Amino acid sequence: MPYASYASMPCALGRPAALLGERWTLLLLRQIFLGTRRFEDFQATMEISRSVLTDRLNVLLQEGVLKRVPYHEDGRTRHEYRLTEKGRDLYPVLMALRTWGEKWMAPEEEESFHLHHRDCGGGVRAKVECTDCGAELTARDVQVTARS
Amino acid sequence: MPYASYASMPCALGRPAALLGERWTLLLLRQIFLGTRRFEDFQATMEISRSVLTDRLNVLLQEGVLKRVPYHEDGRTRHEYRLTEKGRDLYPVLMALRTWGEKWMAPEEEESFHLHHRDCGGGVRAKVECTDCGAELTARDVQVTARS
DNA sequence: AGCTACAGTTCGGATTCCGAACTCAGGGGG
DNA sequence: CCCCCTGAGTTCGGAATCCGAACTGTAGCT
Repeated sequence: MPYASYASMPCALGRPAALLGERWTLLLLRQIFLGTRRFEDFQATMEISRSVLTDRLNVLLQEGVLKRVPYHEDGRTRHEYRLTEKGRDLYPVLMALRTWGEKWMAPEEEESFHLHHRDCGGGVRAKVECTDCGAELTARDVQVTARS
Repeated sequence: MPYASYASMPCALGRPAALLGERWTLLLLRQIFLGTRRFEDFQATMEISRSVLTDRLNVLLQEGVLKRVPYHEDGRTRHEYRLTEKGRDLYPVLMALRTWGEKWMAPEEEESFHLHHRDCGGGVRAKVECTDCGAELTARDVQVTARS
C-alpha cells in the first residue's frame, strides 16, 4: 500500500491530502456541494466510470464524509448520498481551491456558476488567519516547528 | 483524455480540483511548503516512484506553480524546485486541508510539526468569508447561481 | 581515469481505470 | 402472473498508470 499508507501518517495535512488527493475525489466533492446526490446523476455529470464512482463513494462513506439517506420517489424507497457534518466542514477546502482558481486559472469564457453571500450579496473567498490576533496570514508569516 | 479534460472545464473550482486532485500532487505540495526543494529529497521523504515524481513536477512547472532555480553547492550548478507566486498562493488550500485534518482526522499520536504566527505565536486556521461584509461563511450561507 | 552524487530515463510487471455489458430489486402495466 | 423499466451497482477484458530497479548522463573531486 504505497500511496494509501499516507492515510496513517502523523500529519494533519498529509492525511487529508492523501484522502482528497485521489483521482476524482475533489471533483466528486465539488459536484456534491453543487447539489448532486444520486449515483446516476454523478455518472451523468462527470465522465467517471461506474466502478470507480462506486469505489470513491464508498471511501467517502467509510471516512464519514458522506452518508446514505433513504428517500422516496414514486412511492419507491431509494437512497442518496449527502454530506455529513464532517463533509460540510470541507467547504473551506473547496472555496480555497475556487479562490485560487479565480485568480490564477481564469479562462476567457463564462464561469458555470456564481456564489454570493445570501445576506448581503457579497462575494466569497477563503483566507488563512491567526487564531489569536486575527491577522490574515501567508506562508511567510507562519513558523513551522518540527516535532521535538 | 477523460480526467484531464476537466482542466478545461468552465469552472473556477473544477480546474484546480482536476489539477491538484491527481495522485501525489497534494502531498508533493505539502512537502514543498515544508521546505523540500530537490528531486532526491522528494524521493527520500515520499515513497513515490521516480518517474511519477518527474511527471508531477513537470505538470506543476507547466502550470506555473513551480519554477526551476539554479543554485550552487560545492561549486557545482544544480537547480531546485521553488514555488512561484502562483504556487505560494496555494497556501490557503493546504491550510484548509490542515484545519480540517486537525478537527476530523486527528490521531492519538503526536503531529509531525506545528504552525504558529511568527508575530504573536497564535495558531493558524483557514476560513471562508464574505468579501463585502466580512462575515464568516459556511456552505449554507452561500447562494449558488447557475450561469444564465 | 576512476569514483561519487544528483537528476533524471527506461522498462517489465503490478495496479488502477475505462467502457460496455450484465445483475438485481422494486414497481407498473397488461 | 409475466414483462418491461429504472436506479444502483457489479463484472470483466483491454487500456492507461504506477512501481521498483536498473541504467544513463553530467560534473566535480582525488
